Amino acid sequence: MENKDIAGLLHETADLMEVAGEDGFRIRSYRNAAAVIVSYPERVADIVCNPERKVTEISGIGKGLAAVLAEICQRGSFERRDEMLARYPASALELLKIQGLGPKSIALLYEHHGVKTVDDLERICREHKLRDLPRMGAKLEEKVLRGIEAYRKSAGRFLLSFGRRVADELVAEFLALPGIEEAEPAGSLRRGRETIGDLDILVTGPSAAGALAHIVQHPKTQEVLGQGSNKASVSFGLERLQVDVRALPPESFGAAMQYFTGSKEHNVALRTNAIKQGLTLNEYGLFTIDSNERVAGKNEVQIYNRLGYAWIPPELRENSGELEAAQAGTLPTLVELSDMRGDLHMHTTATDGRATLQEMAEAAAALGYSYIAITDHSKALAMSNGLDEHRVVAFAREVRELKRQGLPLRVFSGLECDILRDGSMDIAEDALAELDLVIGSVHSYFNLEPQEMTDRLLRALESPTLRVLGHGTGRMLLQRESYPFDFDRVAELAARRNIFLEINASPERLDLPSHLVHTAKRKGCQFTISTDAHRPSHFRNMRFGVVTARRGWLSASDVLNTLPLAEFEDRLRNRRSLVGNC
DNA sequence: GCCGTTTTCGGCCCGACTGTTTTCAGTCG
Repeated sequence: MENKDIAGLLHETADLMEVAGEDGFRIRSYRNAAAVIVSYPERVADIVCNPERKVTEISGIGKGLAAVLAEICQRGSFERRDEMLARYPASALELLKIQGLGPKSIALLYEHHGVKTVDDLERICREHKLRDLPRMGAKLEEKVLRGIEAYRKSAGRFLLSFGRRVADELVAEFLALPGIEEAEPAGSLRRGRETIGDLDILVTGPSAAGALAHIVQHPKTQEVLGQGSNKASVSFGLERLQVDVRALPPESFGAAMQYFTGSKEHNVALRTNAIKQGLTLNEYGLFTIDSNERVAGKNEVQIYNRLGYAWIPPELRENSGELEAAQAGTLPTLVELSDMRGDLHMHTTATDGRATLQEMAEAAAALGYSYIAITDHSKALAMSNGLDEHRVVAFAREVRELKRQGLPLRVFSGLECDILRDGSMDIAEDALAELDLVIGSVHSYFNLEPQEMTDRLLRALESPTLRVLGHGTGRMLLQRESYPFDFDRVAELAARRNIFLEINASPERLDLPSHLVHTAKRKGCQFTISTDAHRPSHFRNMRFGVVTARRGWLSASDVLNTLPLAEFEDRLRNRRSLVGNC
């Protein structure tokens, strides 16, 4: 069993224990162990099985959890989990995902009304039975119904990062099979959409059909939804992601990649244009209508070029102007992961991060970065031990002194400062002025009226020290919608004041959303792309931020942290435009 | 549950909001 799976069992049990009202500290131990295990560099199952090793050598695992891990590795579950599942249905876990409802309410609803599923819950709310329970009323019924609606909207979709992980795993397996020459994910994953509904993988080679047999027999395949000679469709993994694998002849591979990458709107526009030129485009190739002669198909470049377009990067294929630009030769050169020179948003053990400044610096240097900014939380986020003025000033001084001691890369002092309800900064301006980089972020009062939220953000942008607006919409993918505000006005002011808009690369956020990135770029805004890393492994999420930037039509010149160190530093000191033409 | 120790038990990030009550439990971050 992989670390991720073990962690999943611990998390799930912790959730059920919460519903059961068990001791909060014990639950925390389970969650903590899950977090440690999921990012542990070795397979924990191997340590458990090795008589010469002790799993208690992992911090956070004591005698109790060591026994739990041994049981998990032996039989795939453990006693307390079985006990919990006998007491509450597994479907109750789904209810925890609904905003406004916590473990106590779920336990009450189950005991009084037998609520096991989201459908049950909806019925109870509509029948006004929720208000019968202690401390619950009409307003909560409404809130829960809104929560259910938001949950349903996101159900059946998966984070891009999850899809990417599954795709990388399967593509590597396919390429290791004999007689397979190419294997690539298509669909919304290839376009870099923030969430995906399913996963399409295209394979080609003399034994491409071997990939179909492989996926059907895969140990993680839960159910075979369909299988033919060219396509297999399965429900994959505990998450039951639908994976479609298509085997193609080499001469059609490019056409199929084009066809299955979409988007649908992009393809419709492209095919319409093909017809005007006497051509027809399908997943097998580009053909003349008259004589059904294949004129392209082996690769995408041929197809686009034959139709009079420059090749269009998948991230832009949404029929939002990319075809016209490709025809006119005005497509932007999109930013690449390799353009990134630093990461400007991260946390350390000073607040809620899991690694020290030194550890983060070393990990960033190992990725080839030239600089980072450490941006811990400010005091309004009491839960994370946020910095107050005194600690901010001390931290700025500490970093200035560090500069002189050979760190593996340049470290800038920063802060992710809370934007308070009225738009003022959580930390006094004279303390903020000591820092190299101040990010302002909203972490509270998400449900203000749009006007009040807009005023709040506009006021924050007037701060003389603020340089970056962090995760601008506050959304959490598949969990929470962005807060409502007038984005255009905020972007216009940010552009005027040369305040960078962050593209937060955390896979749960991807905030700003790409369509707002595009809007903001057209208003003259400049950007940063940062991971909001809470541990070194999070640095790898930069790829998702870059993909989001690409979907927003950004070039390297639009992004502050593509600059070499000297220019970056100069830009930090002098508040002026990034490329001079904005 | 784990950890650390003033070694075997006490502490473990906690403040603010919401909706319900009428002093606070539950939820969120």
